[in-house]
Amino acid sequence: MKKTTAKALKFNESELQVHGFRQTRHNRRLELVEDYVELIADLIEKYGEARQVDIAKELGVAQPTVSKTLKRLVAEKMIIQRPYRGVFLTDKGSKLAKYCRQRHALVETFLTALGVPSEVAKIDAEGIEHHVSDQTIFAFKRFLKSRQVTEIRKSSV
Amino acid sequence: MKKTTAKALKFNESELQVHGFRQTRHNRRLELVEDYVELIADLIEKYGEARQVDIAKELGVAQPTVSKTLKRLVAEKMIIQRPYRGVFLTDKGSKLAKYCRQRHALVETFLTALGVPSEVAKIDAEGIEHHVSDQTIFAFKRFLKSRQVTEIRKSSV
DNA sequence: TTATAATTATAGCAATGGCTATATTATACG
DNA sequence: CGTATAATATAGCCATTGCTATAATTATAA
Repeated sequence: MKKTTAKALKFNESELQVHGFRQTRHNRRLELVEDYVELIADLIEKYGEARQVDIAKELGVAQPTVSKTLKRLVAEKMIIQRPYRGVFLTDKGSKLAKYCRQRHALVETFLTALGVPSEVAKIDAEGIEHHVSDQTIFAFKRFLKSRQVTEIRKSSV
Repeated sequence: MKKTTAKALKFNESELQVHGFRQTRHNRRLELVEDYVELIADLIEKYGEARQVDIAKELGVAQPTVSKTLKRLVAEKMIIQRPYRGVFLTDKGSKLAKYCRQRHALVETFLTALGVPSEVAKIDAEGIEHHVSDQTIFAFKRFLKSRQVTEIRKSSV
């Protein structure tokens, strides 16, 4: 590459790419928060509360790691900690959890419908969910709907 | 949750979940390496070489950040640095890049075929690509193939 | 050939997300 | 009503991925 190469890069073209990487980095920073609120919602639903030890076990990390991350979630007003009574979601946290769980379920359902074995779909959905835009979600839903129609047609023949 | 709750958690059920989170954390650690080798391959293809400044511009990060990451890639034997001449992929790096680019392209193609607007598909694919297993890739391919058949049938009517 | 410009490296800072080991505190049970 | 146990917090470590500012080195062009 000659001296002029840096300037020669067509930024009209590559700006989208930069944007893609930035968006992805941004998503990556949200992943952990999303995983936590989602899991906390699950635990509260199942057991009535979410304790650090259980969060740690589910995530496969050590309890002090959870302790530290929960502080961040408190700072971000996602949760409230009641000493020795577990953590609870704020309105903000609840909303995020609801959104994440729906999106997660949809991605998993979509992958399964596409023929991915359910256990693999579970794992992949865990990673993918944080990176699908609303528009992709919309496309997934449309696909599922069209499949449903196909299924109905088939069964009514 | 009562005293016994931690033990009450059914580990047969949650082990899969733990595995999912672990797998995802593992994937997250590979993301950066994959992004780099993929981008380096692209730059070499386009310009004959990949320099730090260009990598930095494309990724939207500062050059010292790239400098530091490249050291890691050298340690992992993914690239070779030729002083003031840019970086080049080793065999290992080339293989990874090839795999990533194929997977990336497939994800993007898949999303587009599903009706996701191309610019959104580009961005989403950037995030999703690192989290799709071979089995999901396989399902994506199958979908594309079936669509092709449909297209052909339609056009031949 | 030497000065300038481009390229890369380094220093030093901050935030994040892990870990182990070890306090501390609340709850529950005897 | 104390005390053992469970739950949480803290201390202190490390690696990673960012950043800015600045130094050092190489290439290129005058």
